[in-house]
Amino acid sequence: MAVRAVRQAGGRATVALRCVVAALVDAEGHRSAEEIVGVVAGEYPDISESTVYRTLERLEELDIAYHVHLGHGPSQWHLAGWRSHQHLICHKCGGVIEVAPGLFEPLSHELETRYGFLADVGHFAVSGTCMRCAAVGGTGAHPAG
Amino acid sequence: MAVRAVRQAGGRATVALRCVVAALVDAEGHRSAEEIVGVVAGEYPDISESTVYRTLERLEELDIAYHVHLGHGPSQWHLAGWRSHQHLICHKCGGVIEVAPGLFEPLSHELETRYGFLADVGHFAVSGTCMRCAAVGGTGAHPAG
DNA sequence: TTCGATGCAAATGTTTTGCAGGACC
DNA sequence: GGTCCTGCAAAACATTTGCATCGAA
Repeated sequence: MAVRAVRQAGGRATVALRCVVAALVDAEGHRSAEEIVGVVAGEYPDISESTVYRTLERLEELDIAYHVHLGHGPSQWHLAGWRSHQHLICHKCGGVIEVAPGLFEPLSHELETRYGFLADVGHFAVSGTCMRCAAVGGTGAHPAG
Repeated sequence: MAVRAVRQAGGRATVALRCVVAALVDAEGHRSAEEIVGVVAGEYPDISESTVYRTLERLEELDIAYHVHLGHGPSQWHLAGWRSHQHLICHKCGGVIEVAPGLFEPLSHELETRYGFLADVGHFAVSGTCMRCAAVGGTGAHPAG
């Protein structure tokens, strides 16, 4: 359990920490820090915004939680187990498509082979135009240059 | 020239617009909005921050300039012609590696075939650990899940 | 008992907006 | 001359920080 890992690392299993972890477990996917603040505040109104941010930071250092950038909005947080997928985000409708991680493996492998770069391909979403929006309003894709 | 395209679209070729375009041309790559504000202010101190932001937005609508997200900082702007490369950003040292766009083509093709998604792979950088940082401090790569 | 964690409030940094006036075509 | 663009200032938004206090181990 996450709480145990925190204690093993010399951290303290406070109410706030349990609350944030619970909010992430409950999310079954990703949630923005703002949403987590809201969920936590629903149960414990005394837990402040800054504590939630500091707790998330703490969890990330311990590899218990991560954040990803899905678009121009706030970053999204999730537990480590939920990392095994990538996101496509449509810049027209804002829709998010989750894709299997296997699709990105050839790219990761190429980047490692050619540049020695260990890619964390899920950290940023791939921007573009989804099928529906492409059908409606032209390609919407940016020209190559 | 960019100014002509603006006029053709019914826009006006103001001093501010010329200045912002010049700053982008001069950049020979990408520059943050903040930097552009600084460059423009160096020549025309009267041109305000908000005008620069509004001008960049205008240029993006006309497909003259684009912005990309290289990391957690502010977005980076460049002229359309500079789009033909992708970025790898090291989350340890913050270094940026530019890679040829060809590497991403198989992925783009797969996304289009399988999901009908027209990817704009350059809009977000690929996060990860560069060779040097990996050699120094372990992998640094996030576990798959 | 100690040092990490917290609450509050204020600051941060980037970007957006309202509105009245000015400039471009 | 119409309306698109601009300057100023203030707001919006997500996140961070300082500092005194509290509490888990």
